[in-house]
Amino acid sequence: MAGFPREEHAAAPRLDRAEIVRAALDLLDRDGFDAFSMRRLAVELEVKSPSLYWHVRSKDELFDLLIDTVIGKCPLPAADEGDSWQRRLSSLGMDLRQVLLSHPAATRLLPGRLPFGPNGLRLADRVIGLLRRSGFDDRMASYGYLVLVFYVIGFAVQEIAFGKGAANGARLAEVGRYLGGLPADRYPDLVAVADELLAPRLTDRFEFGLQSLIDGLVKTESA
Amino acid sequence: MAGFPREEHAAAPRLDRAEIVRAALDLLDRDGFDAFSMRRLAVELEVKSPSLYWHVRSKDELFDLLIDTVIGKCPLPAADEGDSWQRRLSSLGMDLRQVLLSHPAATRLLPGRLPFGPNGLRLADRVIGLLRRSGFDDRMASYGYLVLVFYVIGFAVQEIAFGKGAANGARLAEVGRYLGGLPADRYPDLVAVADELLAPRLTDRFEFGLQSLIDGLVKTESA
DNA sequence: CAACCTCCCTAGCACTGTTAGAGGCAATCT
DNA sequence: AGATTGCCTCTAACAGTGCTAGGGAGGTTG
Repeated sequence: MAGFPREEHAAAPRLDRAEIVRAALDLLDRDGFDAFSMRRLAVELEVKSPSLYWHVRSKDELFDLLIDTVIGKCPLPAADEGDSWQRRLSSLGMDLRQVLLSHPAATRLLPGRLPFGPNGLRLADRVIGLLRRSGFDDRMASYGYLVLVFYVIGFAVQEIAFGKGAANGARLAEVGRYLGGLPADRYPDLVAVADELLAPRLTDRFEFGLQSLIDGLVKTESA
Repeated sequence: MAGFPREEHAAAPRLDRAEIVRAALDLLDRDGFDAFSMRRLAVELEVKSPSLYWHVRSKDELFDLLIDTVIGKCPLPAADEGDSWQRRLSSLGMDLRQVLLSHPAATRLLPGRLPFGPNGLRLADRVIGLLRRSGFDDRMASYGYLVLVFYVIGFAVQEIAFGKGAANGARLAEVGRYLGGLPADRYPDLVAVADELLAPRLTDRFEFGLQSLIDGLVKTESA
């Protein structure tokens, strides 16, 4: 009341690249991929949409920033702890999947892009370094990194399509009903295992594949 | 000249669901994902865009049809030939990848969707049947199918982002330049193996992962 | 004081997916 | 023969999109 114009709106909450990214991620998480637009984002930030373009070159660039931000939330593998490289790689895979699943709408932006923002590069560097320091040569280190990350990302993206990730149980149930109602004469084997297929065991499946890939790397060690 | 209105334009080349899908796929293959729109597609078909909506409920439904059409081009695994199930599964994986890579723009539609159109279901049925008839129980059969297909699709999608698939060498070269110009002090291990990473050996990497997954299935056999 | 830089604004372009509703055209019914 | 029906394409339009041009307020610097 004393008329201090200080805190009122002195340090005007000016827009900011980081602030935009934060709000965009919130909006995606809350309202989903289809509801996202630059204009809506502007409303969220109490700003008119063209202002965004001062801080961000384009929607596409913003999307790049978003996925790198999400990837940045994935804990990096410990540089050199007691654990074997197998275990560290396995943990990384599960962590990365978990991070992606916690931002399903943002993860949907990933296909078509490469996870090569600053955070993505740092992750790549760490994984490759881990493998090299565990005795793999350059070729196998790059194989390991690429196959592993491609697998994790690819799996997570499709899990999300399945309805996993958000409060998206509705989607999952819908898929279940769809698969359950298929004609058994046309898809006999599929229908026979339908229960297994849509069981909420995607995590098991993911880890099974992840372990197989790591075992594949192990095998090249002895060769 | 004899005034037969028959072949002139009697059986007017009316629009058709299949025709629309065909043209859409052509348009995607030729001009890429970003250039696609219902209006452009209409131009391609020498029709006004609202006409499309008589045959197709929405762009989204059309996209579903497109990916199922692409998947339909993948040869199904032989029902029961001399080959081992490992080899048949491996062939399927490579075939499916090849089909996806040959329609990169359409493949970009896949994330966010499930490959459960008629063709996708038939593929699932065959793969699951193959595994069951090779001695796997329902649970492992569904594991095998899902992990394998998720892997193939995920890998292909990201390969396409890398620039593979189309006459997209430009994109690939750009990625190469980007990775080559990274600061070695910040990403030492990455830069060290950069040559390996962007080498056009994605096929090797893919097959390495594919084989690892199949080996993982083999291991559960003896257990 | 003037010049600048930063940053948000209004206005608007070219485009999108999609719908409402009119109308042409062939086959069918009366 | 004429009327009716259903199929299919059209024109017109709506609400929304990403993005740009260019103006102008407010602080910082010469």
